[in-house]
Amino acid sequence: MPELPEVQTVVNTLEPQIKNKKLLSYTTLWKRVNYSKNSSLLNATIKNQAINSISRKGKYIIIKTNKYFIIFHLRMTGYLYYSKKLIKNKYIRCYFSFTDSTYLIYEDIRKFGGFYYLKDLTIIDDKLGIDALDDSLTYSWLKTNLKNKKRQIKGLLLDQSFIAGLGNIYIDEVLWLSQIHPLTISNKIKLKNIKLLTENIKSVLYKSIKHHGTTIINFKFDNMRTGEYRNKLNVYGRNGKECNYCKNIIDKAVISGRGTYYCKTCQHY
DNA sequence: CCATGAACCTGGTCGC
DNA sequence: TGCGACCAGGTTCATG
Repeated sequence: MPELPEVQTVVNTLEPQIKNKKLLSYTTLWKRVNYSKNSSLLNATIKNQAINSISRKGKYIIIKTNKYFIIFHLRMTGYLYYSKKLIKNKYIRCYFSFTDSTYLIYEDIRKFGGFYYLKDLTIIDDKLGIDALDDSLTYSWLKTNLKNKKRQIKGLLLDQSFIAGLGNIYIDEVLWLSQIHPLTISNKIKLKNIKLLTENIKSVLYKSIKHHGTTIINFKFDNMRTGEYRNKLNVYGRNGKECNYCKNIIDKAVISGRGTYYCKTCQHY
């Protein structure tokens, strides 16, 4: 579910709740939630580690302690939250206990998400390209990097090793705003549209963060709160409805293996 | 290098 | 009410 704005919302929520807390133990109810498969190391070393910081890169949540990094990915249905009580719920896959008897709980209906428990960040640094909100993602960077590839723009933007953070919803929104058809080959995109694309990536993501992300079905943060950016969507999920700009009907097609929403009148090659 | 489809999972919705 | 088919904010792997 979560793309950059949803992940940032989770980070913003957790930061004041868990920063400086001291960990006591780790409990797993679904073993494969630990991607690095080192739960015995984790159990042996977790006690008394303090949470130093919590941040984000791409769609990863980075919890830094004084000794290790706990690097979460929520995939489609992950829900990471702080709780003063240990609730009972069949979707809880693991939880971390703090020394003050409060908890960092991870739920995940589909079991796709999980975390790495590692000494450094190389595992994600190797996978991820430039962060979508990084200041160095500029018009000239995008121009250069779109021109030297020949890939469908939708698939390219889904590729986290190119730009990290965008996902299915925001890509469709950003391409609509930038009047680019999702099948356009990257090196054919007009400079005017690359300019728009640069600006719209930033503005859509910032605006969504301001609205706590987008909840379509499962996205939740904090205490069951949902994102309100859904009301701002122009194309995602709006197939069969009128385009907010030209009033023609929004189309849906499978592109790069994902349901893709676009206006064939407003978006061209 | 690139596109595509399957796999990893569970649940909700729609049509019959 | 029941059942099957299809769909879902993601990533990774195999195949052509």
